[in-house]
Amino acid sequence: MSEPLELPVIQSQRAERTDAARNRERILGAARRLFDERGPSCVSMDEIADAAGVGKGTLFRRFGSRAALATAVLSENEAELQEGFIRGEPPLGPGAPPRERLIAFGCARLDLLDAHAELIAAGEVAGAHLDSEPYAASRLHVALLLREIDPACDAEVLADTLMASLSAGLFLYQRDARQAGLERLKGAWQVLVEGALKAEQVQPV
Amino acid sequence: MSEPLELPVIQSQRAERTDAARNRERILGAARRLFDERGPSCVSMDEIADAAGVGKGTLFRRFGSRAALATAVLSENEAELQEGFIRGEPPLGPGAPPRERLIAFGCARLDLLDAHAELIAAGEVAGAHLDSEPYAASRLHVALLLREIDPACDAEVLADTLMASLSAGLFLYQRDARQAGLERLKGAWQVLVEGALKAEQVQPV
DNA sequence: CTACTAAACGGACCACGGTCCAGTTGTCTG
DNA sequence: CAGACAACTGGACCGTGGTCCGTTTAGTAG
Repeated sequence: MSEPLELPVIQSQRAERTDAARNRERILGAARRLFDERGPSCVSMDEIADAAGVGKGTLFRRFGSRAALATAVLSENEAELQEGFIRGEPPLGPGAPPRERLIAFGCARLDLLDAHAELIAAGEVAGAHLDSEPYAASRLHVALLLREIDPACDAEVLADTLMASLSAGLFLYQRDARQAGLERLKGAWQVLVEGALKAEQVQPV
Repeated sequence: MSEPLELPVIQSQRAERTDAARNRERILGAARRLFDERGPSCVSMDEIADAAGVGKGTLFRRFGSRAALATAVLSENEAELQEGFIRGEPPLGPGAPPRERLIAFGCARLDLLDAHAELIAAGEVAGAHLDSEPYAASRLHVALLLREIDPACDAEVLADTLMASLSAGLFLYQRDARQAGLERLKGAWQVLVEGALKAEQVQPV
């Protein structure tokens, strides 16, 4: 029974060691720079580890997977969007009618995709992003707005369903293979949201 | 049972060599069996090649990628769905109003996902499915129905956008992580389609 | 300062998807 | 039947994402 009786309940985790923190910053910096210079699909994890002056094991210990690293690199931009719909000006932020806020949310997300689609797509491998913190925040926001529009609707499922049309994989395809510009995509989102929950329900099939 | 096509279009390519045809069948058979026995994510391409009694090079020469092989294994089921909405009974087939056909299409697709989600997901890696023949057929079908509902709408983009909510990755997540049953998903699809193009348009933002 | 321990480290290692190419084989032509 | 050639073949090979584990080090207690 060499167990110390500290009961460190409050301090859930021990603080990050200083060398660990330093390496985390190095990795994020190197990844951001390389992704930006050559595009995410042309940078391997080995290269990032080398550029950061860190072993591969360290890289994966910190971030777990390539997709998670991409998400972490993007977290700054995601946080900005999040800030916008939580505390920003209407119509994105509080104050506007929920339907307008929902449209504004989609447009903001599409702007983010327009700027960082490849990187966001790198985080969408095998549905990994669906478990990420930024996705959860967006989904919650969308679900709350939907519930505000119609308290009786299945907001949870509808939120995921709507968010699927804002995925980076789809965006890249529509932009590159189908030559659809940002404005058309925003238009489609608007049509979708304008209609959702507006029609009288029919019997389930 | 892929019966020989009666009209060999223009015979643009030399006919498939008999040994090549035999190997193709062997590969498809082995892949179908292994995927079915252990789940697609637990079967490597090496194993499929071995089980088919074929070299790895042959496997990739035939099918190009793991995603394409998964799609090929599914082609029979996809063709069935396709047959259903082209020549089947209403409301899926011709005869019903376009909106009802669209709802029926989504439900049929969700039934297909319910039966083969893992396999379909294996074909959705890196947006590969968006270039596949079955996807193109479905997208065309959806776009035609949308145009029928509203000739002025942006049917192309809306079709891709709507189809995104029927992706296998999303289905698996909603089913496994969110515990959403088939009926709820069908309900969300219905809400989406009921509303689309019904609301009066507002000014683009 | 020394002793101790949990955490962090890094690079060898692994399995996988995918490529390459030298050799083989089916098919067509004369 | 022989000769020629395109198509097919298989397995060695490669780079990648991800894991493992023996070693090092930051932080702490005495």
